[in-house]
Amino acid sequence: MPASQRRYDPDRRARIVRAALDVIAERGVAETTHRRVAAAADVPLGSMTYHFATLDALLADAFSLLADTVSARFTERLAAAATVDEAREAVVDLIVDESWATPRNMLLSYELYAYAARNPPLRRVMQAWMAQSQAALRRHFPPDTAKVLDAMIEGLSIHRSVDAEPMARDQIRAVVERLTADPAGAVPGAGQR
Amino acid sequence: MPASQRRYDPDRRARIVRAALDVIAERGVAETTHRRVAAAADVPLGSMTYHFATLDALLADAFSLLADTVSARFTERLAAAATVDEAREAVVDLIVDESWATPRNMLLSYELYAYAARNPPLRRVMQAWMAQSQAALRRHFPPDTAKVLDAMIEGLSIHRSVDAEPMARDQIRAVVERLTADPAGAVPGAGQR
DNA sequence: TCCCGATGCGTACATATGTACGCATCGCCT
DNA sequence: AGGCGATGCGTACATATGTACGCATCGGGA
Repeated sequence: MPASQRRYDPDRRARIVRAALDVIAERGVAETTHRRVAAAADVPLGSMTYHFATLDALLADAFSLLADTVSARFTERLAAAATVDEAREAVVDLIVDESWATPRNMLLSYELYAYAARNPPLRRVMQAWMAQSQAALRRHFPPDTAKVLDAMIEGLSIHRSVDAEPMARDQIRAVVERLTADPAGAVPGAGQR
Repeated sequence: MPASQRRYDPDRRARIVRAALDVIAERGVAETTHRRVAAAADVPLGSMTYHFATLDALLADAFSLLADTVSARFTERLAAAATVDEAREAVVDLIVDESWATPRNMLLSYELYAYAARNPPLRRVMQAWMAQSQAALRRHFPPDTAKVLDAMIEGLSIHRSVDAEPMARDQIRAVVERLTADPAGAVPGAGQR
């Protein structure tokens, strides 16, 4: 009787990738090792090198999964908005709501930023992520505004995760309104000079 | 004749800390080791454990130095502004100019974010950094605006460092003006509704 | 049904790493 | 002037890590 059964385990590969994200979230890239991920995914060490040529390859897959997942959620939330006002509210939600700017997601994003800064393929993943976000915003706002909003979401989310006393929802809504108000519309020439 | 002279080397400790930042910038926290920092600072390995109880202690000192340095520069640039218009221009500079949002600084910031997320003392360092930035902004803008501006600087800087085609200076100035325009002041009722 | 390639599993091994330690040497305080 | 504590320096060592490898086993296509 063998100490451990051989398992039939399709989608083991996917499970390893998810486990990698867990380990990164809990320990950081610096302490993410084959053995820790293997333990988290409940697979033997040998399985790591079988499914992934190198540790960096695994990290790349993990971060790509992160980008896809979070990006999809972002797009979904914005697609649910029918009017511009609803879109504005969606943006506020994305910043304030606990469902997107999760501590875990913020943490993973930081790790990704640091990692991608030195890794061209991952850099492209980040760029694609940004492009996707802006595309989602462009469904409701003009291109320039979309870019600005995207950056604002980024900045406010980060500060929210660090600041001891984060801004109130109302303040954030006010900011979003300021950034999305149509300058050419209501009062021509007002904001200029 | 000994292979290497014993050196008189005050401020060796400070040099090690600076070298640590160099290594982090070049290799990332994940690949920052005693030996690499020692080589970068041109000191023997034994010197590391003499000056720093642990590798984490060294990293903490390095990141604190980063925060102090960058924060001072930020404050300095803003203090140079005499009028609100000049302050606005300073903010634009901080985002666009190559002197603050250096690739190196951005990179180091990412590493810090990731590291601080799991390290309470460093977290406090980050909070102090943020507080300092906002205090500098409050010299020219009301508190709420200062917070928003700070977040906007963060977001735009990051996106600038990732985006293949970053926003033009004029666009950024327009954003800053939008965020800092006094709604109650110049053109009553203009920006509302 | 059969078999072969894909997948599972354990282990080995060279290397890099954090940290401790012992001794040498010199600046600085009295 | 003297000595002592701080600082410099080399090295040792246990451990963790990335990766390779060999064999076992099973599922699914021919």
